[in-house]
Amino acid sequence: MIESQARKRAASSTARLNAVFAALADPTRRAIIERLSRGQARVTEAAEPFRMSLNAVSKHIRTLEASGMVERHRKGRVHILTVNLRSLDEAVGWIEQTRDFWEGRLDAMEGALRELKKVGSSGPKDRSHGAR
Amino acid sequence: MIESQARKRAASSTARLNAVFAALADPTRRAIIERLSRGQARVTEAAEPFRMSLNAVSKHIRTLEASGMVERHRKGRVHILTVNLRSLDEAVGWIEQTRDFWEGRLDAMEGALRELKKVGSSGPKDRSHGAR
DNA sequence: ACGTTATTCAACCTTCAGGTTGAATAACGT
DNA sequence: ACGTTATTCAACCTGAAGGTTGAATAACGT
Repeated sequence: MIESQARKRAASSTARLNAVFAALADPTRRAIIERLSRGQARVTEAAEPFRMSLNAVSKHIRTLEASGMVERHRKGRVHILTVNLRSLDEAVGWIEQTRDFWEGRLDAMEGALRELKKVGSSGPKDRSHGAR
Repeated sequence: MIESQARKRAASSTARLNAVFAALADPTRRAIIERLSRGQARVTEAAEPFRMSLNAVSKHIRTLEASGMVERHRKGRVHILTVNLRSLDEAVGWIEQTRDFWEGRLDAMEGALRELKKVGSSGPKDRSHGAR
């Protein structure tokens, strides 16, 4: 193997964005992220909602792990999964950067944020956020 | 067979998210979006920065169009492309929804937004936005 | 009318993503 | 020591993604 050749699969910003967005493009993986964002789980638990095989979910988790969005801690034979939502910053950053951020939408967002803060952590899941 | 399975290819929220995130997962397509976010362009112009064939770019544009992020207006033989950044709302919405949105980051974001508003449309392109 | 320009269509190739099944590994409870 | 549980590894299949080339379509300038 060519040793110095920077073939490192390591994280150029581009590669990270590719991985994060690709990971998010699959609904199963998004569901896993949602699940984990409500609290850690082990592989079997994360797989439970789905009709597909455990193996398939295991692969999805691997993908998520590679993207940096999910972290794994072995505890005996059990693998504990946690979500690293910080890894989404870069993705959101890219979007915001290319957005029409300079066309009066700042006010709208700020308003929305203030609303959200009032609601607090009660039952957000439902707000429409301006989608469509 | 479960008939109510809503096989319509039409825009369920899930399908739209799939399409948008998948579209963003490709660096060429992101570059096209960046380009268009700075102003409309026609296909040839959008393709110009890349080493790949025009056909390949044409396909990418089709993908972006299918995701709703790019719109096309024929003007004679020229196709004018514009970006619809509004279509990103849903994607950002999903991310924010699953994020550690309830862990004190609202204040940070709100603060950042206020900063950005002060700067206005002067020379943004460079801000770091918290990515990494 | 003609050649040129802008763009897509069509066929094809190769690589990768997502799924399956079956076996392997490794830690657990008893 | 044993069978059970948690998870991955390996091989395989299918289809789609991303690229190519070559031809088709359609509007343009002259």
